Amino acid sequence: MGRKDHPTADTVYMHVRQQYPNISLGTVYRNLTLLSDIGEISRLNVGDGVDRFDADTSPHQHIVCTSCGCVQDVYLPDAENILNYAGNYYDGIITAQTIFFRGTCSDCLKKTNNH
Amino acid sequence: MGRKDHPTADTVYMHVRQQYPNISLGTVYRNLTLLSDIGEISRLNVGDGVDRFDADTSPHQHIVCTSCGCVQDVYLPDAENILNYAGNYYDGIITAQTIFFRGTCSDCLKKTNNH
DNA sequence: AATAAAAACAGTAATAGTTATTGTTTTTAA
DNA sequence: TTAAAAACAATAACTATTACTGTTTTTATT
Repeated sequence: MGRKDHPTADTVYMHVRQQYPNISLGTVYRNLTLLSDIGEISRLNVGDGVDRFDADTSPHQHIVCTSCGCVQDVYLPDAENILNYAGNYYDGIITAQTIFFRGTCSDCLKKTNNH
Repeated sequence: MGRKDHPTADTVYMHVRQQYPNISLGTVYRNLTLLSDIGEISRLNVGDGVDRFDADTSPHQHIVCTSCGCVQDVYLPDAENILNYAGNYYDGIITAQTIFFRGTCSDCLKKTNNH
């Protein structure tokens, strides 16, 4: 719950296993799925075919660094305006949105601009 | 290329097979991947674990109907403004965005509001 | 037209991520 | 103390996709 790096099920498994060496990946999946089903965490997908998990269930967005692959948070104020705006350009009803970005994280920027 | 329904590889396979019964799914995947690599089509993912393909490579968004599962286009004007706006709330560099919506398509709205 | 190299192919195997099943162990409640 | 329920590890199964292999088709050159 303390992590901010949006770990995959396998990452969670690797870490939990350091403390509970006999835990199985199935148990990790079952509990992550349970937690997201009851809304304690959220499950997210940034298009790379792997599900990630986030203890922060407040509405926010994500960015994938194309250099190091890390997934970070972006807190876009008034993001719900986008949803309302999109409603003007669609003849059905829009109820939810998923927004994620790609780019370069500040750590990778520092590394490439080596000075 | 004429389709507007964002078919999956399997859907393309089923349809192509009506005319070329011996084609294999691997061939469909290879060519869809090739076409998207050279930019003739685009590959998209609306979070349901299946890749979809779109002959329309112009920048636009998609909406998934939670009732019938169809995937439709949303042409959001000035969508690049969102990317620029997000840059104000992130300390790295943002270069690309993916936006998709969920809701109910107009066909499903008509069916439920049966009058 | 003949032919050799290259490309595309069908069929199938392999891979990755995730979910489902099974028999066992742990927890809960009475 | 004990019976039911829940959680578990281990493993099988499943889905979407990619990779491999031997064969067929296409292309380019004579």
